[in-house]
Amino acid sequence: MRRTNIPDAAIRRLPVYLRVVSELAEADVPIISSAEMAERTGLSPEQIRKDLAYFGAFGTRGVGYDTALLARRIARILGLHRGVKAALVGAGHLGHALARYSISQHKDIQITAIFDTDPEKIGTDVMGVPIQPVSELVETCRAKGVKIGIVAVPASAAQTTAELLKEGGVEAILNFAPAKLKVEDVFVQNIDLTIELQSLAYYTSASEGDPGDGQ
Amino acid sequence: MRRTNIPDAAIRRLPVYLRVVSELAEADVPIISSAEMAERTGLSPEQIRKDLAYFGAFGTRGVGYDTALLARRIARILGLHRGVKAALVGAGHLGHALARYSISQHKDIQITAIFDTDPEKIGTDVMGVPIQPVSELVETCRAKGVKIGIVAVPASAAQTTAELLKEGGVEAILNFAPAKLKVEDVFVQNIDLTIELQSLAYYTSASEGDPGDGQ
DNA sequence: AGCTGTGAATGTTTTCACAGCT
DNA sequence: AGCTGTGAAAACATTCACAGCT
Repeated sequence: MRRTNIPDAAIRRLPVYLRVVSELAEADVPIISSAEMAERTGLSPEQIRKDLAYFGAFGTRGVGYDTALLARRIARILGLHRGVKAALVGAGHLGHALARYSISQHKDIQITAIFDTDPEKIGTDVMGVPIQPVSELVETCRAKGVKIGIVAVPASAAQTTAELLKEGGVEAILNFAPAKLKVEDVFVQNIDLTIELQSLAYYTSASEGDPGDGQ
Repeated sequence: MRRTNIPDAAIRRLPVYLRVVSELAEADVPIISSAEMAERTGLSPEQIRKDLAYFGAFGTRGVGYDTALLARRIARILGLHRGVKAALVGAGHLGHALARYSISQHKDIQITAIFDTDPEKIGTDVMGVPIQPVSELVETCRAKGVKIGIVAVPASAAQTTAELLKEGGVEAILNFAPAKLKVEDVFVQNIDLTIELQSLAYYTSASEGDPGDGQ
């Protein structure tokens, strides 16, 4: 359905715009120009206008964008107006932190279930959301209509976890495990701390001195 | 120095290749073809060959790539052979989890300092790395030669933190705070959980039903 | 006068296709 | 025979420049 001619890169910028206009609407600033949004996001005004124009003409020429209206429109484009349900798998240190953050911040994306294999953890909860055994994953996700899965398990368990999530009806996965997930018809986004840190190293003077020779 | 014609996207894939060939070298698999690497990474063989070719001819025609050699070469390109030092700012739940993970996993990128403002936390440690007050950040980073900063503070403190890191000699920042950092001559990479989750929502059926109308 | 919306131009990244070693 | 290395082509994304509303 989605697969149109809209750049993926543009989709990934929509939440940035949403944050900016939401804050402004909250602060009773009724209008913002693309130039000012550019200032606040570090992007170019043309790019912002183009991104928004993919979805329709939301602004007023000579004036700018209505912050409250634009916030509602972007939320709708992303499907956030319905309240998207997410499940976390893996309640280790990272999973725990992600869950805490996510439960407290987002109303639009709700973590409604958490799963782990550790018997010690099962029965406990994270900010009111109980930790359930992975054996209940498929059934629970189906019953609750979970659409997004967050994978924060060790690499060795990641593929199995992804397959369970798919079986549970999940359509998109945010994967923190350092492993390539192969699941058809599920959109996978990877966040890999090791990869981020290692590629950052390239941009420091640590990577200056060149080859010299093989060794 | 770095600013050549090498795609940023290629740099970000190098750590993926590094992981694959390191694992293979470890498992005493001496040679791998670009086709097999493609299989393991989900990328195309041509892209892998092209990415590697930016830095020289590492493979042998008709054969493939020597895993151990390629691992050393990539590590060298990224500057990892010298052991890059990183500092974490913000030892909240997320920062704590990141530090634990990073300290245990990486030998090549070492978290050698952690800073926080909370007096309760100062004096405690994360896996042997002491938590210091932010007032000591600049001096400590300079003294230790820290090149990478990890920002895991609230959005309101992010900009100040980034400026301190720059003053401390940091050249690249991994920013987990939902805020745009403006620091000249410092390479900034953002990881924003909210943005990732919200853009994922677009790829689920939650975002199916279209506009209908403004409201 | 001002700021959006957008075709056209430019720049960047990926894919193709094949020559070149081993 | 097989797999790398690489110009050339294609696809994709960004920036330019200006027409079009308000």
